[in-house]
Amino acid sequence: MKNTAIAKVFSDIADLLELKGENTFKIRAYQKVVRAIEHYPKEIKIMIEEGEDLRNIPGVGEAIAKKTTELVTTGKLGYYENLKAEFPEGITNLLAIPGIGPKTANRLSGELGISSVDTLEQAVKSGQVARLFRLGDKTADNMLQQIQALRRKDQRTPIGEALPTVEEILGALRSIPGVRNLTAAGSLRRFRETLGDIDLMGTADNPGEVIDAFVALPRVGQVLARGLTKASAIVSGGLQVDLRMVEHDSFGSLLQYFTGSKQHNISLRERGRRQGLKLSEYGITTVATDKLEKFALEEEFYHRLGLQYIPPELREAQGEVEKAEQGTIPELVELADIKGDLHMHTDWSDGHNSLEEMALAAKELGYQYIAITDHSGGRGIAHGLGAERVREQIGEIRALNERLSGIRVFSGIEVDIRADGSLDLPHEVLFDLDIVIAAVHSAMNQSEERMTKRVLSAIEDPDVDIIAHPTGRLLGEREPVAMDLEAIIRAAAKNNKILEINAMPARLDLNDIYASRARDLGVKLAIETDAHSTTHLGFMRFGIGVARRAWCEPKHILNTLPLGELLAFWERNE
DNA sequence: GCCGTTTTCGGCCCGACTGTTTTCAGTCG
Repeated sequence: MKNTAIAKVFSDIADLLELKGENTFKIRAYQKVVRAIEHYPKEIKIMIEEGEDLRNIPGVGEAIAKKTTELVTTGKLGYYENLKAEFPEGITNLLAIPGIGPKTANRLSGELGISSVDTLEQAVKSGQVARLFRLGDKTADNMLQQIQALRRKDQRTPIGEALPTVEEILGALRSIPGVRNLTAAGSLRRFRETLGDIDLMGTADNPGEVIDAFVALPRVGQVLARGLTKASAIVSGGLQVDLRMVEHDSFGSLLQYFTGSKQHNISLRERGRRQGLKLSEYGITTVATDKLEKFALEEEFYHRLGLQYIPPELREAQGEVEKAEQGTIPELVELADIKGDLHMHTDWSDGHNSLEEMALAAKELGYQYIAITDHSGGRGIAHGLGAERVREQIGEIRALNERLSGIRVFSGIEVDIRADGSLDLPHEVLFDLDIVIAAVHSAMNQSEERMTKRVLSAIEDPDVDIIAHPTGRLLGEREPVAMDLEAIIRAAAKNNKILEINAMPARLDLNDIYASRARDLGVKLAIETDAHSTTHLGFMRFGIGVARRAWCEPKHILNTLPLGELLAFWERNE
């Protein structure tokens, strides 16, 4: 049982306890543990197998540890089953409708016998809901709106789709005279891989003008709300963007508040409370004197609490507050640390640019090296290269290196891991290449056991250096393949193999959680764009975002090494 | 149900909005 499945059970329990009207602090304990488990880098199943104390997970105490063990070892949880039996099936679906909380859901169920979204819709339309005490026409009408919104609501937007649009909007608004600050907050700033809506925040001498300019942008479609300091609109692509203009002197605490995460802010406030401080979006109030301090800079807000500044990507309540207290927040990897890109395609296979064009574009980015890793072609995928053309390309790259200065081009391949775990090119060919990246591109529906064995055999193959996009997922399109990633990561550690953080916005694979686990186990990671054109080389920053969320420093990332050290690293690894 | 730089018991984040009310409950982020 995966951590996400365990988290789902506890999330359900929290909902049911809410309906039951249980102690709110007990409910909060369950809600808190859901977030902790979702983000926890180690599989709980493994922890149990190894006899590790589950109470090492923040928010897990004796009771939840016991329940988790029962759930994982037997596949069932008696407490959960009993709780479910107390309520009509499906009633928790009502809680998914914004505006309906436990009290309302209970009354809808108790007084009208409603336990599904569909029956609720009928009851609203027939006027039954509006006649309930303390509900009314407006409340009922809101429910209907929310039900309809929920039905047409798309999934969360991948960050790769949202970021360019947001940057365009920010760029346009920053050019307005009098604008002093303007930045994205929320999950975009924390670099989550998918986003609900977008929060922008700024300060300006003339906030009204900025609001006016925002709603008039060509990208902006339907305007949902528009006030003196706040506007809400739908931009092209269907994304909701909120712009909030605030006072200069409290920008820091407001940005901190709106960046979240919610759980991170709760951790900070709990800590503040112990120090006799009350934290809010307006600043920090000393409880004893009721004096409010405002913060123009976010850094000052953290420092006032006796904490190191915490980068937004780490604000997920995963121990970052304690680390900041001790002054041990790591220096996270940055785009400027990247010295090269080791996974890209050219027009020899399915890329759009030539060898030379890719090399020159990389040089332009300030890189010291790249690896050309076109597809192998045994199965005919993507005009892949057979043995003959690989040798031909090695020759071309040798000639290119003689012609170019300031960038070193490695010959490589993205070799297919066949369904049986064998590689698509023979050892004699792979041996002659500088770098071999192995990846699964076919038979993605294999059983977890077969898929795991298949990838393990590639990891154990001495010719292979890197495993590319290990889970094969495509955000919003294809689920990760069934595979025992813990075993993969351990095998990579044992065999000194590198795992890729694929920076293509649709992939981001490994994701932050598995990348973090790999880092924990001492596996080196490579952030690679998998570029199929020169412009794709710019995807690097998305991989950086994932690596930062995984608490990676430059030393954890292979391609932060300068050319000389990279060569020495390969040498040692041969 | 969790947790501890006052505590192993007694606390537990903070503020705003909405709709329905005449002072507030429920919900949200």
